[in-house]
Amino acid sequence: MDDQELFALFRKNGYKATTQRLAIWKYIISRDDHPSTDQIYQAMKVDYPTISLGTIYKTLHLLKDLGLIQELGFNEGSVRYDPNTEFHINMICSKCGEIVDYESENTKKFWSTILSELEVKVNGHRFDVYYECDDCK
Amino acid sequence: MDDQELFALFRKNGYKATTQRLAIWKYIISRDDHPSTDQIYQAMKVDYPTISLGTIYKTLHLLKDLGLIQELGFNEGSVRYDPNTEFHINMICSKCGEIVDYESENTKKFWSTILSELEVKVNGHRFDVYYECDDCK
DNA sequence: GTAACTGCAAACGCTTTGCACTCCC
DNA sequence: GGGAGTGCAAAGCGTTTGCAGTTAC
Repeated sequence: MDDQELFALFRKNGYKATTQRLAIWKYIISRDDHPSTDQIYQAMKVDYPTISLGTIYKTLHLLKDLGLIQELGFNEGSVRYDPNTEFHINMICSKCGEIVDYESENTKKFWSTILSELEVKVNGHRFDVYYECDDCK
Repeated sequence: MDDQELFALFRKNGYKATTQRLAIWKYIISRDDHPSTDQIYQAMKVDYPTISLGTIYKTLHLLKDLGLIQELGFNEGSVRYDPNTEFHINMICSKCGEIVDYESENTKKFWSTILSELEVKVNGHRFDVYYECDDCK
């Protein structure tokens, strides 16, 4: 999705297209791990030194309401944001917490099997697998 | 696991076997949904009116360290506790938040396929599927 | 022009911590 | 008897809220 499409989506839903919102969105999709609220805040301060945490939170809720990102709450109270809303596995290192996405033929096949097996309308999912990444071994 | 086995496990790891710890454990495994911290606290107050939230939290961390329960952090900041550490799907109602476990031949088959496909040592997992339960439809 | 948004600061709620008293072993 | 555990209250910290000034449209 490019900037114009995002702006159009905002307006269509009655939200204004501000530079802060665009910047936060671009930052999240630019990363292949899943940044935390604070990481986003720190990154935004580089270009927007006066941005506030309140704005970060409000924008993240907005992006979530629009279905553009998924919020992943973890045990230690941390929250991370994932722009990939397709079926995938979050491979999470139990030591350093790094997250990478994993997809394969088998995971896709499995997901469609489960979807037909469950006799309900599924409207979201989350699949985490914990392991030790190469750096932490 | 019965009371004696639990006590033995506590002692083996250098923890004392107290009535509060036993009661919290029994409460969690007695339920087939996944209780929140506050639900556990409220339930414990019935038999132990002076029990404190601090004790609940410390005991939950202990049970988690022993691998007896899994902590499930959610978006809205809520945390729930799941005594089922085998592979299963948490079927979560997106409206009322009720959670029921789901298992089938296909899910088991899939999990072993994935385990052999991923060339890493897996030490934990979590699989949530969101839907609308019958009561909320 | 005006309604929505931002930034700031205060309020909030859940979790953790510190400490004296108590209980397991 | 001694050290770990409990209960209580205070502190901590991430998130939310309220509001005056600002910006998109």
